[in-house]
Amino acid sequence: MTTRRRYWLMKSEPDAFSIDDLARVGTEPWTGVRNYQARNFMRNGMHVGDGVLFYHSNCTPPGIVGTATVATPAYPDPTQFDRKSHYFDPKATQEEPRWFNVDVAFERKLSRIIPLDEIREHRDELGEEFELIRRGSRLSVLPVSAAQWKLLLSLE
DNA sequence: GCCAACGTTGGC
DNA sequence: GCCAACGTTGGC
Repeated sequence: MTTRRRYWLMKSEPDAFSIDDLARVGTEPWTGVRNYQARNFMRNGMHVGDGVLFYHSNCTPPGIVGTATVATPAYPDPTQFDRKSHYFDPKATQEEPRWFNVDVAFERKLSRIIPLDEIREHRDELGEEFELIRRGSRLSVLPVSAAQWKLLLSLE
């Protein structure tokens, strides 16, 4: 049985890790996600080869800046066990890890940023339920439909 | 199980 | 830097 390729959007603050950083390193473990919904998307939804829209948040302007692919299945985020890490979680154990991450591989940098305010102009086509532009939504990992993927990249 | 307090996210 | 929106924690 084959599963159709899925699509995702992943946010990163460029001050911490930008699309240029990903281009440089090639592949990056997407550690540090500490939100259950985002974790569940990575752990339960992602498969190797899925498409990722790389989004810059908390910057001017915020928007989609590149594409990547899911490079590994989800595995326990090692930073949850590291006492020295900012992401250390004292309630996580090796037997029962709380947090998971995938590795993300650089695909390409867009020729221009697709800014959030421009994405909002297409709310009608993207749908009310699109998490990126839902009021108050702060999800850092979210699903994108094939139609949304196509539309968003057509804006480039 | 409720909910106040607190911490975080992320646009502006 | 501000702050609205949201998620989590922990006392009760």
